[in-house]
Amino acid sequence: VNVNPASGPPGTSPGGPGGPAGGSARAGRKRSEQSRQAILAATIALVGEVGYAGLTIEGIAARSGAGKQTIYRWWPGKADVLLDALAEKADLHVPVSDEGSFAADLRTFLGGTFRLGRDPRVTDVLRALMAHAQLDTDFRDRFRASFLYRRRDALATVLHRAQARGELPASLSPGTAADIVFGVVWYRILATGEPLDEPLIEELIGALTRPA
Amino acid sequence: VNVNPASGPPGTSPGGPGGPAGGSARAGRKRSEQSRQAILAATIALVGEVGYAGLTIEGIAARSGAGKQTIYRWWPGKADVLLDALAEKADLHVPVSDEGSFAADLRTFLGGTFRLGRDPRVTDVLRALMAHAQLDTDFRDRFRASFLYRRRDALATVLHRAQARGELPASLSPGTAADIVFGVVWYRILATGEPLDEPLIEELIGALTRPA
Amino acid sequence: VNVNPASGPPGTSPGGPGGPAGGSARAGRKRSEQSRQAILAATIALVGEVGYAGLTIEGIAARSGAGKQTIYRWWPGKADVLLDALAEKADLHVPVSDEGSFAADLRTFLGGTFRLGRDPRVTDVLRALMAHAQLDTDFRDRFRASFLYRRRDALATVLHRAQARGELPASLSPGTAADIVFGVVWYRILATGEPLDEPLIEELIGALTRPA
Amino acid sequence: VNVNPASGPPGTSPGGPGGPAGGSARAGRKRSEQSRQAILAATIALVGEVGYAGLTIEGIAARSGAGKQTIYRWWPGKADVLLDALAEKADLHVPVSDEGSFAADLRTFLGGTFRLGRDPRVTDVLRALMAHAQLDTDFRDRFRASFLYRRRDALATVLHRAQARGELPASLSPGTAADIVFGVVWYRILATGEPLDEPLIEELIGALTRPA
DNA sequence: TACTAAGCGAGACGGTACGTCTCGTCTTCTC
DNA sequence: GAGAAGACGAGACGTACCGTCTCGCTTAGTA
Repeated sequence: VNVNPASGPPGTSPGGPGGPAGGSARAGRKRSEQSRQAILAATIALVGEVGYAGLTIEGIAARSGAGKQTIYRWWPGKADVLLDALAEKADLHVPVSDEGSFAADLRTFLGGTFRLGRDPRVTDVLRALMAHAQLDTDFRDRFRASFLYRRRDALATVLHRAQARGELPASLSPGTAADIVFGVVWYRILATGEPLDEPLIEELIGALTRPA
Repeated sequence: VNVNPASGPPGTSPGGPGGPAGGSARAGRKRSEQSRQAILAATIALVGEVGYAGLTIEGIAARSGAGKQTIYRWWPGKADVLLDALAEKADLHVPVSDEGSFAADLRTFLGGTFRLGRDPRVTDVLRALMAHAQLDTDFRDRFRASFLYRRRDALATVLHRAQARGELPASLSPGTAADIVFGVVWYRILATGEPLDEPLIEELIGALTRPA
Repeated sequence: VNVNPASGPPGTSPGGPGGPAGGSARAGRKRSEQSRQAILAATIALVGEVGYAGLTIEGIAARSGAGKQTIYRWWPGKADVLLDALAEKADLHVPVSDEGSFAADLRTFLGGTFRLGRDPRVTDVLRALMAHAQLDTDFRDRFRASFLYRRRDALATVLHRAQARGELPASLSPGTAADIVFGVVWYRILATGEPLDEPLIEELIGALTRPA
Repeated sequence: VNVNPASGPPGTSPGGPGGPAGGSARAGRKRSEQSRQAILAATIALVGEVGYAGLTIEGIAARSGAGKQTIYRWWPGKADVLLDALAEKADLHVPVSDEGSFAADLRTFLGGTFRLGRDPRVTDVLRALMAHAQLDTDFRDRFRASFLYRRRDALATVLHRAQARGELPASLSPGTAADIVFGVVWYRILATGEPLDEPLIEELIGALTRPA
């Protein structure tokens, strides 16, 4: 999401602590971390109150006490603000540990994933971001890179380990297995609204595991 | 989509051909089929030129030569116009025939589905409609009823037949099997942009069929 | 000021009551005279409260209950609204009657002119409009045509009559005489703020009249 | 214009060239004459390119290479910068010499005045400054003191000499005579755009001189 | 043959948010 | 401490659409 190199929290700025050495002198006032936090907090609060469709840059500016220009300076639009705000707030990281078997690994991964997927505050935002990604090509790439593919990479670790162990059905590539996992999750969130519950975990494990 | 009872083509209006008998006198000018066609055609043309995000009711009215009121009289918003236009133009029907085995039935179903899913003009519209369904609760219900569940019902026929024959893995319910099929399709369309190709068909058949 | 042909009050619309005969069909909702009046009234009220510099289209819209678009549809900017509002409110017409002698005619004309020029609500607006005319070439032409030259034409009647009677100094052309009259008036309004009082009238008459 | 005591060129700063001696310690970097010149030059250049309405402090800062703060530190607004820039560039001084008769004095004064008034680069700026003086009370006073009344004082010298010689019509006070002269000049510049030519000089002399 | 009730193209209306612009202030770092 | 750089809160700009509301007309029944 960090469209601008200085979008992240302090300490992540490029160039390192070596100072303003080099041709690109760094003059002028620094970005206000206080404003950034206020904007992200206001965004989370507002999206919970009025929903994504009712979320506006003007509203975020008013609520956060920031000027509109400050928002436009650092984010291209409300979807990017929301993506940053979501990353700031919810810990979207799902740790991948080696539990000894593919079934166990997958159960752990899906458990963590479903837990997030059951929180309406999270899924409401994710549905809105996925929707916006369909309407805005540029955002689509940012959303993929900063969220979709990050989750997919986590699962890929598990799947490749399973493949190495021979626990994946021979006819099933890791890529397609990932498509099935995320496909079902997103399809339930976006299309049917069916819950992400325990039985589904076992059904997915059954479908993706090589029969003994 | 036909929110308004008179939304369909002539001949589908309620009351039947028996005439205006009864208490509800039907006077006044009839709906212009010509306008309806012009609006749907303009919508298809415009969405191809400017995309869904750039599609506006004002633009449709201007292009079609209709008044804005005429559009608002028969559709709640641009998504519904587009849904009607898509149904009018593309034949979204995927026939379900009994090919003798689940694998063959599924292969046929997926073949028809993927064929549509490879047409960018169709998928662009579907992505937009799915996106809009995330932002508009009322439209979500209409989209489900008139498109999503209709396709799902078709697959359900195949799946229940497979279950009756014992061709579905014991641990896999027909509902979840449908989630996997549509999940993968929509996930590739919405999230990764990966193509819906022949290998995927075989992988899905492999994952959903009881091992011999 | 009436940039748009339909800008004036009802009854002045072109084409006459003969109906929509001819190529230029007049379809659509008619301009709301009520909105027009509300906008002009709000403009007068606001300019009295916050001054011309503080006058904004947004403020006029908010005060009048009109949409901004409605204002922009009929006027190019706040100066034109104000010019219309001034014409609507203050009777800027100075009648020119034949009093028998140039001195008497001029005394009457200046009496009427000075009376308006002593009203701060009028001069404040005129100063602002003259100022805006210096910054906006298009407005300058409209201001000249709808105000400056209209007043000048009135005085020209008096001056030409005087010239015909031989009451104007031989070396003084009517045009320059008008420049002197309006020049002094505007100079006092714009530059020095000196009052437009009775002694000035007599001094001007003395300077513009052929000595006996 | 020199609102700030240090606004003038070097050497005019208070405290004198004696240095920072005395109780009021004057520490720190001195004002950069280079910046001042760059700002005034950029202002003249910009106003010629984009006009006064398009002139902005930001634009001046960008063009001159100065920071915005530096401009705001020394001038209250763009009008004051422009007033300084005009004084720096154009020699606005009209010398007043005793030619022996009021007619000759006036002819000399008007000749010099009209010469400046025929230069569009000068009149464009003067029109803008006069316009701004109508919108900004504080600037109005500065404009009067540093330009309008300075020119008026010069003419007053001529007029009082004429009055002492008895060359002014008895009914005409020197003040009103000045109003007529400057009124016509400004009126032509601001309102009609008519040129300031030789015939006008003679007409004014005729109107302001006591008939023989 | 009227009368009456929609539907129609046109377009003005009150709203609202957009993204941009400039203001005048403030912080940061360099000279 | 002046100066260049540039982020900041503020708020108006003019535009784009929204969905609603007249308008004057056409088009069908109903009488």
